[in-house]
This record gives sequence, structure tokens and C-alpha cells, in this order.
Amino acid sequence: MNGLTPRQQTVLGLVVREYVSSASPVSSRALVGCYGLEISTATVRNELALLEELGYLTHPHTSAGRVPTHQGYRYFVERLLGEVDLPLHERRTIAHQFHQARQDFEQWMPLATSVLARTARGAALVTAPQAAESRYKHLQLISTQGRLVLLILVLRGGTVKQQLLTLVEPLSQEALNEIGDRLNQAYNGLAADEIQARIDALPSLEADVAILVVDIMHRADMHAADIVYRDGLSEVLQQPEFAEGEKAQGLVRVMEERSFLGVVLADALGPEVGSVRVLIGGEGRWDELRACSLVLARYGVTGFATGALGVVGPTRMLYGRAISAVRFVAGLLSDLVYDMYAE
Amino acid sequence: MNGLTPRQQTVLGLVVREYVSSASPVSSRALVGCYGLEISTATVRNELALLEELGYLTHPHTSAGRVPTHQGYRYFVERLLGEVDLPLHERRTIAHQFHQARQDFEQWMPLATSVLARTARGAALVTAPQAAESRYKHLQLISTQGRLVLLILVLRGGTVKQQLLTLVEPLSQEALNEIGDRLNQAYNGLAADEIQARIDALPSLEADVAILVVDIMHRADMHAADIVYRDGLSEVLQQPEFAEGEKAQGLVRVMEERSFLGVVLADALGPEVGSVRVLIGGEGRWDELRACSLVLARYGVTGFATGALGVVGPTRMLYGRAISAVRFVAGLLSDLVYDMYAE
DNA sequence: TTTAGCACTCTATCAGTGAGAGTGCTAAAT
DNA sequence: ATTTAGCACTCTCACTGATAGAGTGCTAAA
Repeated sequence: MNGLTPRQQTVLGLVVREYVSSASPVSSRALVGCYGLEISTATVRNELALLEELGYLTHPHTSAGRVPTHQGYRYFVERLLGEVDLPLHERRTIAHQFHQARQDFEQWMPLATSVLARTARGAALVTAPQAAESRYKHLQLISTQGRLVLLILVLRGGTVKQQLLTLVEPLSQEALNEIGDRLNQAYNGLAADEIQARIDALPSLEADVAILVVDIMHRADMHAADIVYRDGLSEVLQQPEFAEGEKAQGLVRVMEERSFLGVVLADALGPEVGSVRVLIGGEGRWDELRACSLVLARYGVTGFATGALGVVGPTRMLYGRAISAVRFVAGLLSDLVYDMYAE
Repeated sequence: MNGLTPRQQTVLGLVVREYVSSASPVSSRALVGCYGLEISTATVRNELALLEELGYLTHPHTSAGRVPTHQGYRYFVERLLGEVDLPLHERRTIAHQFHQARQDFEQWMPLATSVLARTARGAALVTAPQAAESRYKHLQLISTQGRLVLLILVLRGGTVKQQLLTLVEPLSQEALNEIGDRLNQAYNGLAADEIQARIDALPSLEADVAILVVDIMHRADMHAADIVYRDGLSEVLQQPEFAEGEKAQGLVRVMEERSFLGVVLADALGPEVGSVRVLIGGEGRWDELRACSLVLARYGVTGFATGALGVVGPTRMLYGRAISAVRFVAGLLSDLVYDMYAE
């Protein structure tokens, strides 16, 4: 049912582009005037009327120009946009920034978020990579004062978890090291459930620590996706669709509500690393997102660790930039994750 | 120059309270009607006119009620508010939440931020505690694949830093452990500069690691305050003063701009843990904050580690709640920091 | 010193008006 | 059959009075 003639496609494409850049309804005159079409405004009007009948465009009121519908944006993104890529110099700059931060682990997520926001000109969201299943790598117990011990658990993939632990009675750092060494030998590479199954064989103190470790690993499996990095919100609020405070507030609430974002990301993306997905106007499922579009992708290595990233903007968004930026940053993050998991 | 009569103080206090709760200019009638003053509206009007002349109140236009000026809020906060505390049941609930998360290190900051936002009914900001000077506690090198090594550095106070490290040639985990052990023995409790001074004595591989450690510690000293936790922004945007998108955007931009927040916090608070500070309307120094008030405090243990926390709201803010919430949460965080540094 | 009364001022709101923008339709031209 | 010119029609937007209401400031009396 690709019933659109080439000329209709051209017109639809131009309407979308013009509306995206001007933010006000597009008239037949503007199309002919600015884009040098070889047809008259009346002909354009006929085409516009037809595109409206087919559901790709709409009308705020009788004497206003046309505005793309969600369906119109969808058609634009899927059939008219083609394959887009960031210009080489931008890719270079970004790759360079990531290269600089390559060793500095803790910078990865904030950097990715900030780069994504500025490149895609929208609000960026990035979740930390979450392992499919946490695997034990290394444990270190560090005595602080008296009975208080700092437990540092390193998981495969480089995730580090910290936890406090209160002993029944104080132990020397040497004794703590011994406990750590024994657990490290016994548990290297195991998943939480496998550790759980081996706890009985341990003396009580080690068993207590192991129980805590299992607990931490379970929590890591459950809640890693809760950590959402955000940036570029003010960029989006500049857009005229958020000029009314109420709309602005709606967007901010969506961006602040962790659980909601988690659901949307999981639902829209599924568990596997794949291509970029575009969610326009909430797709009928999320009413809070009616005025917004999301460009999302899952990054990482399927089966080892993945995270999600995306750009939020008004439906009137620079889809080409957003899609290429998301794809590019997802690729960079996937490489980093790959490096951390390859063994 | 506390030239205000008791009755003027009462009137000023009522105007502030009423304006804070109603968000619209306060008329003489509203004051007499709702608060049961034993004087007539005309008398109140005389007092209002005087308070306006003294600079505590202002007038949007001739036939509107009175609105507090920054000076009016200042007087209210300093002389009329008195010592306020959160109700016992709220303090209990919050203390309970912190107690639950006591062991779970990584939850502290997000929890504090979220609690602060909800309790103070404003946008909350919390910076991670930053040590006055980082001190070495423990190093662990973990081999991942080939020449890639994960370096985990624990600093006194429980801060954990991660970094990747690429070796010239692969080393076994045992060899890495030995390096770690040697550095741990040599450097326990030292500051970055002291380590720097002792590097020459080391064989080259260890020296390389030590240089990296010094670098990480320096970075930790410089940039810990950059990590700002935020929550409750949407709460504030609900307020009518941010109904226009432009104002909302201004606030969001302020909250997103890390560097700006850092400057304000540092400038308004100074380096020492102390009492709660109230910054009204930017105090003439920060134009971006003209419509906002901040309630700030530094928490932690002076000389060991401190961080800042605060609440942002419109100048028309619940100062009593905000001040008591900030004080209470600062106290709880200080206790946690104290536990981590006491040795 | 306080208060009642009243004139005055300013805002917010509503209806009405005219200009402008842009369409939809019709009839002529290609 | 398609395209185009022309024109009537519709709707918004910005401006204009006009009006009601809120709240003050002032004056004169209590």
C-alpha cells in the first residue's frame, strides 16, 4: 500500500522538513517559494489535500498550513529519510572525545550522554550497561574502623559494587584478606545462583560474606537499569512546543521518573542489541509522550551486557541527526562494552 | 535598625505566609479576614504602606495586593521564622529510610536527594562528599583480557575509583596481586603528593601504576564536587512562577549546568560545615537565580570530607520546611560521613 | 491612633472589528 | 486528464473599547 506517487512523496518530505525547521504550519506558497517546485500552489494544495485525506498531514484550522501527523512522520522516517550519517568531522570529534576518556571508566556514561544531547540536539538518556547475569570476579574486604568493613565487589565487565558490613567482632586486615582470597578462589566467574548453591560448605563468617555477595549480585541484576544518565533537557525546553509551562512540566516529569523510562526503554527495545528504533508520539501506548518522539537503541553485546540510550525531542525533531547520532554513539559504547567483556 | 513594631512584624509575617500559600498578591482584606486580626483593613493598609516604604513589600500595580520583596523574605527568614523543625513523624520516617540504606553505600546520595526534594517540596541538589585531601587506602589490579587491566583504587572515606590500564605485555593475576600488595604496603594512608615524592624508589612497572594512582587522586581532589545529584525539578516547575516556558527553561538550565552550581555552592557556603544558609533571589550576584531561592548547607566533617546539599525553589518558597529539611538531611549525611572517616 | 467611607486606578475579561493568511472550489487553460 | 488562475470563504490574531471588580490611598470623623 505504498500508494504515494513520487510527487506526493516529495511534497510530504518537504512539508516535514519545512515544519521541522520553521515550527509553524506549512503553506502551499511556502513550499513552492522556498523549494523551487515546478508546480503551482494550486497543484500543491491538491496534493496536500490528498495527503491529508490519507492521514499523513493535518490542519490546525481552516486557514492554516499543513502539519505532519504521527503517521506522516513515520512515513518520512521509514521511506523518505534514507540512510543518514553524521558528517565526518563530527564523527571524528566524537570519536576523539571517547578516545580521550577511554581509560577513565567513570566518564563513559556522562560523556556519552552529553555528546548525544549536543549532537542530536535533544535530551539524551543513557542507561548503564547491565550484565545479562552478574558474574563474580573479585572481592576485597577493607577494614575501616572497629567492626565496620568496606566490601568491594568487582563483577565481570568491570562493574564495581560497594557495601558496608558490620562484623560481630573486629578483625585484622590480614584476616579480612584471607577471607577475600578464599572466596575469590572459590567463586571466580560464578553467577549468583551458583554461589548460593555452594554457601553451605563454608565456615560461618565466610558464609555471611557470601550471602551478602549473592544479595549484591541479585540487586545488580535487578536494578542496574535504574541508573539513567540525562542531559540536554534545557535544549528541548527551548522548542516552542514546550513554551507553555504545563507541557514543559510534563516532559520534565517524564524525564525524572525513572520507572517510567525503564518501562518504555524495555518495551520499545527488547533485550537484544539491534538497530535504532524511532518512537513517534508515544505510539498510542504512552500518553505522556504524545508530544514527543524518542529515538532509541540498545548498545552493548547481546548475552553479556547491554544498555539503552536514546534521544527525546518534540515530534517535530531532526530525525536524521538524532538517528545517526544514536547509532554512532551506540556503536562507540558497544565497542567499549565489548572490550570489557572480551576474555 | 530593627525599626519594625510588633504589629508590623505580625503583618509582614502574615503577608509572607499568605503569599507563599496563595501565590497571589495579598490584600488588606484577606489579612484581616483569614487571620482574625483585631484591626480594620484601613489600619492594615497603613501598615502595609509603611512596610512598602521601608522596602519589605511591593506592589505589582496600584490596585493589587502586596508581595514581599527579597528584603521582606530575608527579614522573615531571619527574624520571624524562629527555630523550626520537621514534625517528629517525618523525622522518624526519613531516619528509617536512611537506616535501611545504611549499608548500601551507592544509595546514599540518590536517597538523600529524593528525600530532600519531597520533604522540602522543592528541587534538591546534593553533591558527593569530597575529601579535603584524598588519601590512599587500597589498590587492586584485576586482569581482564590480555594487556587490559582494571585498576580499582579505594581512598580513605570509602571513595572507589576505577580506571583501565593497558600493559606493555600481559601479566598474570598473581603478578598483578604482588604489585598491588607492594604498593598497598608502601602507600597506606598517604596523600597524592607524598606518593609522588616516593615514586623514584620503585621499579618501573610499579612506578607506572603509582603515577596513575597519583593522577587519579589528583582528579578525585579536583572533580568530586562535579557530581551533582538532582531530584524534584518537576515539583518546582508546577509552581505558577514557572508557568511561562521561558522561566521554566531558565530554571532547568541552571539546574543542568554543573559548573554554575559548583560556583554558587562554593561561593555561598565556604569550605566549612556549618549552619543552613538561605540565598534569596540570587542576592544580586546571580542574575539567573533572580526568581529563585536556595536553602543550602555543607555537610560532612570539616577537614576530612564535606559535600553540599540544598533545595531550590521560587522565592515564594516554604522556607520553614526547606530549612528544617536541609538541616535534618545534612545531619544524617554528616553522620554517615563521620562513620566512614572515623578511624 | 484608629476607622469608615469614598474616589481613584489598574487589571482582567469580553465582545467586536478588521487585516491577513491560507485554504477549497470552480472554471478556464494546457 | 491535469494543471492553473481566480476568488469566495474561514479562521486566527491583534487591536479596541467598554465594563466589572479588586484594592488602594486619602480624608474626615470617632
